[in-house]
Amino acid sequence: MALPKVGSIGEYIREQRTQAKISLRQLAAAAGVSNPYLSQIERGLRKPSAEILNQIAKGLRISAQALYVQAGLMEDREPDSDVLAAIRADGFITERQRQVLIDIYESFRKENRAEAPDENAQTAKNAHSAPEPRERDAGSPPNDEAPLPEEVFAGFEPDPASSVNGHVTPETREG
Amino acid sequence: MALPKVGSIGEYIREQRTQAKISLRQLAAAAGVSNPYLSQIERGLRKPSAEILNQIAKGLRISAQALYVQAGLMEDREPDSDVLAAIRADGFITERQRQVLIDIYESFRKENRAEAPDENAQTAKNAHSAPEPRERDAGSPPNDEAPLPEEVFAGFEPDPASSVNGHVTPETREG
DNA sequence: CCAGCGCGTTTGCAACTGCAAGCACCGTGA
DNA sequence: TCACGGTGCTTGCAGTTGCAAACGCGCTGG
Repeated sequence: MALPKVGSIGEYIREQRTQAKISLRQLAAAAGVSNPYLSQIERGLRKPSAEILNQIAKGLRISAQALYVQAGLMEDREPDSDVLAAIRADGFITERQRQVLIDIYESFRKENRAEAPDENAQTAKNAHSAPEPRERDAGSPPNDEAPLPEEVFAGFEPDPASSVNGHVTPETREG
Repeated sequence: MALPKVGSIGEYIREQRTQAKISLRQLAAAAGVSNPYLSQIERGLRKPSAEILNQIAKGLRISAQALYVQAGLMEDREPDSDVLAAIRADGFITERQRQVLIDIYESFRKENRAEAPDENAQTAKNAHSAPEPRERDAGSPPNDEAPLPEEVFAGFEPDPASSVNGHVTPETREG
């Protein structure tokens, strides 16, 4: 239980790297980490910190969120349907364009599956360790097993986007 | 400005905690970390790993993403089109495929704008970050069939660290 | 007065991250 | 043949995380 998903994240990184056709040293340089450390990360011998993960994500040109989810550091909705859902929900494109995008995306996915049949890392997203429904973002408090008093949530906005969005200094909140 | 974000994240956590009106020990217990460590984190003396951050986020009932962004471990989720965000965040496609999708999507958008420029002010979340005006033509999107414009692949080079985005770690380790 | 309980903080240490240096291997070319 | 550059991997070590134990402080109350 100490570090079971480490291998998963390592495989995932290696897979992304090989897909990008860059060497370990190249990615290490791009990410700003040392090559031996990246090697150890990819083989699951080390558990990279978030900072390193972030750098690797940058080096791989993928979102840090993807890596965090892979590393089990973030319970995110399925990144699979993310693109498809976004495409379907988009209101700026026509039906035909929508279908084209969906086709392209799915063919990309299929293509990758064909080239790298070791796509088990793809399903590693089911590594949810928390059985709770991820309905936390809704306005209503979860209230299921909260060790916090309910009145806590009275003036407590579970909407971090408002404060996070502009990199607001925490002190400015207290008028 | 070596590691000021640590203090920032600490203050942020403390603020969230005091707003929730829970004690340091309570949050520590809820988050599953030790109280002294949480104390040090809040005062900026320690830089918590992503795992700890995730735990703290759970204890605070805020999204881990908020903490990651605060900690500078994650670029703020771009509020531009959901489709672009989803494509950028997708970890199951290669960088080239990602660029292709983005190009196609943007060319669709451009195409639609040319035909119906009034559609611009339709939604609130418009693309705020278009750092690179994708001048590459790609104007002929894949029509009805065979939606895989391979000519789009031609000019793409997996060149990491060329123009990822600003906001990299301030410290350069080329000592 | 001291006992007990809560708060946040300090201290010392095991365990770990992350790196510099170096290793073993493979392909190229003089 | 050896030198050169490329790949990834192994090895010590400094610096750090994260925790258990203990501390100082304020409060309640016998």
